[in-house]
Formats: sequence, C-alpha cells, structure tokens
Amino acid sequence: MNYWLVKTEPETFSWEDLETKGSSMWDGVRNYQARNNLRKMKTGDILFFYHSGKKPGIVGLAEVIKEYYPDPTAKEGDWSVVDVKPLQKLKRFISLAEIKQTPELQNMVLLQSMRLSVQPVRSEEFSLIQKLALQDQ
DNA sequence: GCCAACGTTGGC
DNA sequence: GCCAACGTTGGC
Repeated sequence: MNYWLVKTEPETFSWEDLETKGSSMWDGVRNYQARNNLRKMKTGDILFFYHSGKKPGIVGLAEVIKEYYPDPTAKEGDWSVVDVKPLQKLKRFISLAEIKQTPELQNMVLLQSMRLSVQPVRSEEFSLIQKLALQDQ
C-alpha cells in the first residue's frame, strides 16, 4: 500500500465538500508529474488531504476507490483522474508550519517540491504525521 | 499584494 | 536544443 498527498484549494474543493459528496473524482490535474503519480495509485492507497491557501495544512485522510481513467473534464491532452472517498478527518489539523518545524519531516516532497499537487508520502512520514495528529499541541 | 519557484511556450 | 518571456501556484 502506498501513501500520497493531494492538494486542493478549499475555496474550490474542500474536505467538507468531499465528506458531503461521499466520494469524488480527483479531476483537473494538469501537470505531468502529478498525473504520473495519480496513475501509480492503487485501490486502497491512502491520501493526505491538504488544503492550500490561507491556512495551509493537512485536514484529513482519504482512500483511493478507483484507479486511474481518462479525465472527462480535459478538452485535450492525455490526463487522468482517480476516485477517492473520505476516511476520516485528522483529530488535529497539521499545519504546514508544524511540518516545517518537525525535523523528521524535512525530506517530505511537500517541502522539497512545494508546487506539486499530487505527491508521494513515505510510510514513516505518514505514520509520524498520524501520530502528531493524536497529540495535543 | 508580493514574490519565488516552476512549468510551458515559442522564437531563433 | 537553448533560453527568454510569460503564466501559475502557493506561501507569507
């Protein structure tokens, strides 16, 4: 099983929107690296759901429920989507600032490659962040 | 609102 | 194939 992080602007599509919908197509990816990551996702892989913008950070956990297929919103080009469903909101919001302050998380793709909207997360990073979310801050 | 980091485009 | 110009993302 692999872990990923997907970014979204909450004004466009938020964690609450995903919970309301129940499941959703992850569409609109128009970056090759991000697309290639989407294509590596397998059913059952877990995603960190990240809000960018005013209050950047990780909000919740989602799961891949359908592997990649052509993006119906793409007018041209070879783009893909996967389907995801919400699993649970993190017990505690993990802000980008907190990730930046955590020594063990300095190698996260999130910090190395700030603009990539679909990115892999190492399993150590995934479990540490989950642990942090259970702690009081 | 600013600006750095990137990605893309297009001229040569 | 190089590189300047431009557009976009996203943190601050």
